[in-house]
Amino acid sequence: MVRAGAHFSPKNPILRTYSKDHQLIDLRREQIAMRSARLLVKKGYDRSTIREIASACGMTMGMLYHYVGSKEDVLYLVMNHAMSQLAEFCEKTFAGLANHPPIQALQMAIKEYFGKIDKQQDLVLFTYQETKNVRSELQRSILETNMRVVAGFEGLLARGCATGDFKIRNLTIVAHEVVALGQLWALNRWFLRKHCTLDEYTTEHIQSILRGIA
Amino acid sequence: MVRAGAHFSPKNPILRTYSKDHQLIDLRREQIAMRSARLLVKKGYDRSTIREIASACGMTMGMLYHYVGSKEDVLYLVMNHAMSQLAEFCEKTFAGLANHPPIQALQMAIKEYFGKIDKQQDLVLFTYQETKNVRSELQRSILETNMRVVAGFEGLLARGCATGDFKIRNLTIVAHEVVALGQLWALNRWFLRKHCTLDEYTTEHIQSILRGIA
Amino acid sequence: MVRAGAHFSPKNPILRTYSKDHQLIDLRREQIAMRSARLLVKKGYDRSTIREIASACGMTMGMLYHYVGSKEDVLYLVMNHAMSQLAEFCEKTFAGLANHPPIQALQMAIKEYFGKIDKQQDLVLFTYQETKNVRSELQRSILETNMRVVAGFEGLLARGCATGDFKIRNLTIVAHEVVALGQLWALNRWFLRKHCTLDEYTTEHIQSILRGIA
Amino acid sequence: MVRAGAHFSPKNPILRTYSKDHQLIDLRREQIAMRSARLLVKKGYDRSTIREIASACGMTMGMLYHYVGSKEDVLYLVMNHAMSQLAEFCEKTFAGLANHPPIQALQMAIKEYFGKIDKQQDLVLFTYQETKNVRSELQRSILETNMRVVAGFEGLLARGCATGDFKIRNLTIVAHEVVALGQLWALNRWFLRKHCTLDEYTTEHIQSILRGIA
DNA sequence: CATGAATGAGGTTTCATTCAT
DNA sequence: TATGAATGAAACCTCATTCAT
Repeated sequence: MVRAGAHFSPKNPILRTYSKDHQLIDLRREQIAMRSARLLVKKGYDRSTIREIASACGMTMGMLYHYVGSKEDVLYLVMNHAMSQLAEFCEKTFAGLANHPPIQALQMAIKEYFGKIDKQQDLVLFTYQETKNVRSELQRSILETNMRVVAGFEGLLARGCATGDFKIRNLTIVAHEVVALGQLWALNRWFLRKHCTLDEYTTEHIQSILRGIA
Repeated sequence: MVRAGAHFSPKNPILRTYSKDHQLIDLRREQIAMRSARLLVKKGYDRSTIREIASACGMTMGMLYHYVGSKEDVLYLVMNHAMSQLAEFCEKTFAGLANHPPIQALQMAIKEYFGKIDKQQDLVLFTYQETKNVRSELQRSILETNMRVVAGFEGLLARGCATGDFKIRNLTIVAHEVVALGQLWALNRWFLRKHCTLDEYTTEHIQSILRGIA
Repeated sequence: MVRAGAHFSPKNPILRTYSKDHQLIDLRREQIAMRSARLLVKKGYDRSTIREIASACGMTMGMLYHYVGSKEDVLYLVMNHAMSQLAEFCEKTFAGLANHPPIQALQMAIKEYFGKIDKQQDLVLFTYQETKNVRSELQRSILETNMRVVAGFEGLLARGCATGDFKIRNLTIVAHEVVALGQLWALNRWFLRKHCTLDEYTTEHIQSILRGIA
Repeated sequence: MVRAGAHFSPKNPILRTYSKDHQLIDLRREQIAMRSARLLVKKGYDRSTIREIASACGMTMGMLYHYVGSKEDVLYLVMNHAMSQLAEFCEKTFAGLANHPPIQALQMAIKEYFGKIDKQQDLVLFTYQETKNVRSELQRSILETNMRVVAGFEGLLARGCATGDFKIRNLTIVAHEVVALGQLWALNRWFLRKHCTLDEYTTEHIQSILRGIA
């Protein structure tokens, strides 16, 4: 299966490569993730060809296969990149809220998170729909990245519990629900858009969540 | 556009057929919807071949194409059949709750709906992931079927408003949220299953919703 | 190859049938020839399906196969019917010219023949293009019908030779050339139409032929 | 309409390709035109499969589809190649007759042209019968190539008119008739062969034409 | 005599991946 | 390192013909 000269770079030991320059590998893979996203989101994974993907990446087909083991790997790179960006955004944002009182911090966190989701609507929906197309190994990796967002909200909630502002039986479930509500905005936008704005949706759900835990 | 000698049956004028027996058409299409569901859910739409689908339906390829215009149409039949079943289930169940007081009726309705979703997990998730693969004409048809469920909850909520039990600004949004929460159980089951049971999930969200509207 | 119950009607012993009523057979076959011509000419033989052909004939598929052995046979019926009509037309017309002096008779014959060809343009072109699609047995039958037209002109020319009006080395070649010139009008109409009318074309070639034989 | 990653080479912007090497494209397309001709002529276009065509070209199916967009395009390549060869032959030959007196030049031109047609009988007949199978865009391209031959004869006739050797009302019609007579030899060879040789046919028609214009 | 549902071989076309250059 | 021509398995779909009713 694996041909002569194939490696696995240390940073991402899931994906095959023929290159030995680790920096170059990471650079190229980020290029791939960023440049092919628009195409894949627009045309769908199955309807996009390697030719189109390579072209969208500004590469040749051969070059693509130097840094990636299969078409599936490209899909993974795109989805994981989107997820990572979201996770990093949340981690950075939430860290900046450390000095606000818990209730206010949670409100701002949700607002920021929902706002980010709104901007990435397409990618979020795309990830939901296409995750099934990568092998479970890669699926797990994506889910783990998603859990970093959940963990971020858990932290905020934990602090509120410590201060007595919140009263929560199961931190993880509540944190997950916040995340899920954000995803719902992206998943059902075709419906929600017709009935409310992002701000209304956000306000509504912040209240609902606070009612449940405050 | 329409191939030689093809018809459109009155009951489902979206799908091409070569048969002239309307009863048979409906029978065969239901067979297709029911018998190919398991295969499609398990293997995924793109990875299932027409040959496999036909075989799963107990038909030959030629026969399949007498009652359906394309592989895409099979996908539509499966998704729409699942949706229709769900809608019918809800309509019947909700009708049986007419004599209960609104709050109790809503509680029971949610419980029944979530329970049904739980049994159809795979199909619900499948529909979410594959709807993009049918032409927008068919997508719309599926969404309309889904809206029947939303309409069902709207009815329950409206009755509660009339009796003064509920106080709701926008019926549709609340109804849609109930439906969406049910779908979330199917969509994120891999996560939720690890942290709570269906009963806990149901109870939790019934309370959360009632807090918001009672 | 031939299934139980297959016959060959006496009038056209080339085509298989399941019917025993010879009159009905001939009637149906003429129906087929006449009613499917327009479809075949318009869509082409290969791109027309048996379903369409049957429908154009006002028959069901099964009925069609009662009076014809294959799709190829339908093609034969159409082409042969067209050819026969042309031949009969010529034979009748030429017979009516028996009392005119040879030169005048030939002129009128050519004029009538070219006029008939012009009206049947599509069928003549069609026959040229599709004859190759029937087995040689049927091809021969069609050519023989065509030769009846040639024979008709031969007769006119022979009379002229007998009276001394014409001087011809090889009757058949000249007769065939007249026929061929008529076919050319149908075959190259896309070009000729742009440069001359049927009358001009006819006059021109009548003169040219007379110059050669008078 | 145009598939993923497909190009149109500058030389023949009607046919799709996936290759980027223009020289190679032209080379392969000529290979296709030349090597598949025999097969197509023998078996007919509809009865030849892509597999057979590719094999006759010494290519794999995939390779064929790198240089051609469809089976139809192969047909076009074959017919257009034959036509082009004929046109080039005529142009070259006619240019070599510039110093002969018009009458003699025309005689030699006709003789050469008929001779060439005779050698390409099968391809000429094939082109007549199958042109209908390519889209009108390609049909036009073929007809234009054919008109180059007509133009060649027009030139010869025009020179004769200038010197006073010929007296012609409509150059194009006469030129076209010469061409058509050549094609007739190919189209009706099954009949003509039985009654005269190519030389006889040629002599006969040269006289007939000269009678009309000298 | 008439019907049309059923068959299934075989058609064209696509595209992920390799590897010689 | 980079290229893109070449591969060929496998996909979807059509439709002439049969035969039970």
